[in-house]
Amino acid sequence: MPQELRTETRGRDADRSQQAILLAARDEFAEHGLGGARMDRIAERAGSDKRLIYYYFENKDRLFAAVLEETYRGIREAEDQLHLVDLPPADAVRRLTEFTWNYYLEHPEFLTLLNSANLHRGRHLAGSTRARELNSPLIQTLGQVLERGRASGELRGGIDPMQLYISIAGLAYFYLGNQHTLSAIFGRDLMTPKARAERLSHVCDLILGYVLRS
Amino acid sequence: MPQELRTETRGRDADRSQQAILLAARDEFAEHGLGGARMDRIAERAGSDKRLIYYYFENKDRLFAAVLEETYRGIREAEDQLHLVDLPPADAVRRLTEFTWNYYLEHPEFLTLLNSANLHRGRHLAGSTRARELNSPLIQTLGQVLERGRASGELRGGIDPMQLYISIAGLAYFYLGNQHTLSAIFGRDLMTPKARAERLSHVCDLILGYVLRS
DNA sequence: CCAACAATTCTCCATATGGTGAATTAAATC
DNA sequence: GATTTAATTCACCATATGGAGAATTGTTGG
Repeated sequence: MPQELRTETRGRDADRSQQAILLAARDEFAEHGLGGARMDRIAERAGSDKRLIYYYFENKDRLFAAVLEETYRGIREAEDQLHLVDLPPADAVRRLTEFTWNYYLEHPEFLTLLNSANLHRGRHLAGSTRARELNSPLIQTLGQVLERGRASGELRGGIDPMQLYISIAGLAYFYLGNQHTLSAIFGRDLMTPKARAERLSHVCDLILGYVLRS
Repeated sequence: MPQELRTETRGRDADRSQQAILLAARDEFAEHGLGGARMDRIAERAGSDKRLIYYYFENKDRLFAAVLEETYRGIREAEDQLHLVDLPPADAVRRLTEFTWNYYLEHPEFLTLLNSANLHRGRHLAGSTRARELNSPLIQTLGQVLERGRASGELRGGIDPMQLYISIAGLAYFYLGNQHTLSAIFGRDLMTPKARAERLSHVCDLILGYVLRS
């Protein structure tokens, strides 16, 4: 059998096993948090033996770290597809805002994994991942966009790209990540299509109103 | 011994025991999440026997629900002290923003408990607490403030108080709750006094820029 | 075809975990 | 001072849990 088709083989495949474990672990950690996740359940979800997890990932904490790394890689990859530099400044900011909202919406596991990582004080980031490797080039790009907008007069000056990025993220994150609590507090479902559209609209108003020169 | 001084008694006191357990549980849940919290550790922290926890709170989930209730009560109480109606509309919005920031800063357990509550899909809110009891009167007040501002021309019209409230909360929450991850991503400590002041300043700019007529 | 090695499975374990029955002790009531 | 009741402690358990030793099986290079 040609090597190129080895992927189709249902036999032994270290990469495939690792990937299956990683995916299963991601779901389990996202659903129950680090403390609530069960190694047995991850093995079951991955359809592989529990011992294999320890063979490839050593222990629960390192597995969680690997999941985090993979998760960050995922959003970085998606961010790289944005091509903000090709857009007029205001459009770029709107695009980033809508992208962030939609990414969180489509990847709810991202939100809870981030929560878990922070509950444990970022302990799992230090070990496997070099700090700066996480540093997304998006901030650089956003900085260029803002500068270009300032120069052309389209955007106001003096905007810190990091603050703006955190704000865009936070406005989506809080609503989506705390939907259950917020729905209970406000006595209505905040995840209906209408409610979601209203929220995104509000966030865009807030952010674009801020960056646009007044 | 007069009844009024019974609080000083080091003997048996059901209320004091319950309170001690509740506080210990709050810290434990905030530190480790629901899944990572240990009943034995809560008992130890509370300085009481583990059996007493089950005597008063039945099981882990109900204890967590009780902690959540207490937590919400805490922030509601603080919000009630704001007296936003007594202030000029723009001042009221700024005050709410600064209050929210400072409350999260001084009550980091609030953030992680909220995370845990949502990780478990708000399951713990339904049981013990009537949904609407959580509904803070703050939204009503904020609505009045916004309407007053609109009428006087000081603020723009058409602002949804719920959206605004969620935005104010989210802008503080994301930064403070994800400080470890964010500090790692951006390669610098976001919790220095300077960094914190800059963030609060940015949040106020964003929010006040939005509500003020342009 | 075979040795060598990596991938996988099987079995097992020390300990931690949420939870409980029953005894005990301090207050309140009579 | 006896009795009752509520608060607290003690001893205990079935099971779940993260983890590891050792055997086994498939694959691959010689």
